[in-house]
Amino acid sequence: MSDDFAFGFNVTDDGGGLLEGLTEPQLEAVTHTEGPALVLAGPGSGKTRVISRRAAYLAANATKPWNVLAITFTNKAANEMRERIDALGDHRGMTVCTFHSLCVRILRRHHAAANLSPNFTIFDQSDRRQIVKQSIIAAGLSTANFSPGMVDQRISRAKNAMISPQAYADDAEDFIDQTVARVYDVYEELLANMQGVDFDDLLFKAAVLVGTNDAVAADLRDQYRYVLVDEYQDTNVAQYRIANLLAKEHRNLFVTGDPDQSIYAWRGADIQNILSFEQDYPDAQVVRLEQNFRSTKRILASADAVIVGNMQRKEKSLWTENDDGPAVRVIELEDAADEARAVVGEIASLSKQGQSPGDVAIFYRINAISRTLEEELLRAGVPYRIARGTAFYARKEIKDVLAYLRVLLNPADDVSLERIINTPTRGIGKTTIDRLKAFAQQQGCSLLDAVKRGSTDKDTFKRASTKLKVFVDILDSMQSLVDQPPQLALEQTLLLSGLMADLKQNVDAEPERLENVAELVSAAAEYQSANASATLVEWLSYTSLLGDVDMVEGERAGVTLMTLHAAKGLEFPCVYIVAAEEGILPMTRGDASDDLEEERRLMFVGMTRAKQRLTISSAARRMVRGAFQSMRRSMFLDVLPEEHVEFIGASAGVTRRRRSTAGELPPDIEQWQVGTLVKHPTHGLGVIQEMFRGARRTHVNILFKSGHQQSWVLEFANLERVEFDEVG
DNA sequence: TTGGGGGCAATTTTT
DNA sequence: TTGCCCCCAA
Repeated sequence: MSDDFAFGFNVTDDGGGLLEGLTEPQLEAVTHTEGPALVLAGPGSGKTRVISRRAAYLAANATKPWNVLAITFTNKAANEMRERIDALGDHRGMTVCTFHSLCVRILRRHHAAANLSPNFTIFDQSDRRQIVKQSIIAAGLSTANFSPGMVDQRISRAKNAMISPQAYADDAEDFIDQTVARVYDVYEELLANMQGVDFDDLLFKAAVLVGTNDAVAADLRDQYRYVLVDEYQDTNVAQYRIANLLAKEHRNLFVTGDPDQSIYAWRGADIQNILSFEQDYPDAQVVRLEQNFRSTKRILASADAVIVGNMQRKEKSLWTENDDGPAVRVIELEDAADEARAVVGEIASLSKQGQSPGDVAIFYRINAISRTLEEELLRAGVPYRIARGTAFYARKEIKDVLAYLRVLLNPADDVSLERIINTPTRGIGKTTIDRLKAFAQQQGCSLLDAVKRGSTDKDTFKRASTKLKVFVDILDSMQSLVDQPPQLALEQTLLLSGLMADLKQNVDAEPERLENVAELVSAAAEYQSANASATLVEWLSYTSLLGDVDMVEGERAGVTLMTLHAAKGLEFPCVYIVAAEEGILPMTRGDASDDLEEERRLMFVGMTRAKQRLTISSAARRMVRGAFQSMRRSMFLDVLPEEHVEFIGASAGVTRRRRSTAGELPPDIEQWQVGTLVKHPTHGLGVIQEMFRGARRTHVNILFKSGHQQSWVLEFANLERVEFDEVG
């Protein structure tokens, strides 16, 4: 394709095939060059294609590749985008990366300005949890009263929102938040002492740096003249800040996303970022990609019927030229075991008829649901795989070797040191470590310094000091590795640390550990061959930001089981969504964390993964936390369009009756307004708080007498108007 | 120091 | 019901 350039055509007209086969709106997006743009891309609307072609188009017609920055959320998305862009021509120098890796680059390049050492450590989730735990204890609290998980989550949320410990303390209203503020403060101090950052810090610190340091900002703006952000609906405060700061001078901010697929609010993503893009940039070009190339008409209509129930959205009219396809099916079963039998039985019989299990996916809201399904799949002999990240880089044997390298590069990294000090076992026990820690704390030095001191202090440490000496000698012997290329450094570390010997000794019991380590070595080799001048620090950063081993693409051997969250971005010919029950999907806990609109989006994401066949199931009884509980089918099932859906099982008749009146405006629509009293069959009396008449739907937000508040589409809400005097 | 057992909590998890 | 964490015993 890139050969076309050689003919000397006016590239704007031809673009080397860049503009071929695009629909009108796609073309509009691809050829956008200067100024802000918002691409609202419905599911299956060819977004990735648009983004990669637009990046290539930019490089060909507006600027140089190295002035283009494309930011994604996942490594997978970044890799995919890079591949697609590379397929469109030579675009060396273009930056295609995740938010986090962008921030690592920024922070390493400007480490002094960011007040970080050049070899700062990036702590992962589990390191971080350890440090939070330490912080709780250091703040004089008990981890029994303040669970590391809860505290961790709050600190993470604060960082995502760019709230400093000081600001957190100032805003803390209740006792819990005041306490979390103290821990947060200690936690930050620990990180700083260790020259470490967590994932959230990468974003937070980079955002602060670019926002406050004009020289750094100028440098970055000069390089990244065109900024593209994918999945903009998932940006949190820090990411939003970074994207907008980078684009501040040239204003070439091109964002793509879909508010209806925003499912990470609980991680700090703010759907308002995309909803208010046009307020941020009144001159923004807005393109809607509404044609779906993935699903059947009936699947699309069903998914649309669910999502129109939301108020927080940009209205889109999804359409497709695809066939009607078979009816979407809703199956109601007695219990979870029945559900598993029904779903798996069907998959088994379909696979006898030639349907490949690899074409089938089962989605659920929570991982716990997968167990029953797995058992049944096993029993039926249907091959399957669970897409749950037992992250490669989170494995013990992997973390162990990497921890050695981290300590070599950053001697202040106490967390990694503690991990390796007795790995493999060399007789340094908890007592000794505790003493070392106390000593370090008292002296205000690093743990490694304490270890070094201890190794020469026979009086205080007695026998332990000999063992510490052995460990210190090992580290010393490894010191020169920091300047070696990653693969060599890694191999030497495995040998010198004794890890290799240890793994080999246990090879019979745990052969996969050795294999994993071997895989790590080849990963390092691969990295090296792709980046000739790669340093150890760079490789370590890179590995820190990798989650799961990227799933091997291509042939899907068996049925895929995954959560609805994990399903985003994927597609399957045949999709089952199970456990569509109130409390599970939508997930409710009855507290402030409940977010019905997000649950609805999650359902929407799940449904729109299906290309041909979509089946949704619910059970009347389900074992929840060891006890049977009776379940009510999901409210999302009640709004599905009858003409496209086949209801199978218990309440099929009920559904039909209910549905017959829904979907139409109440005849006295003029009488409905803010303040109108209403009655709902399950929630009882309420009053309309907000009302919004859209082009096709009327949205209302209702506060019920019970205190429950919820948004509905009036046409589907099954609400009744109540006269004031009837209430009495 | 390592392990086993009791106690307790229990969504989703791009990096 | 399961799985993780912590404490205690050998």
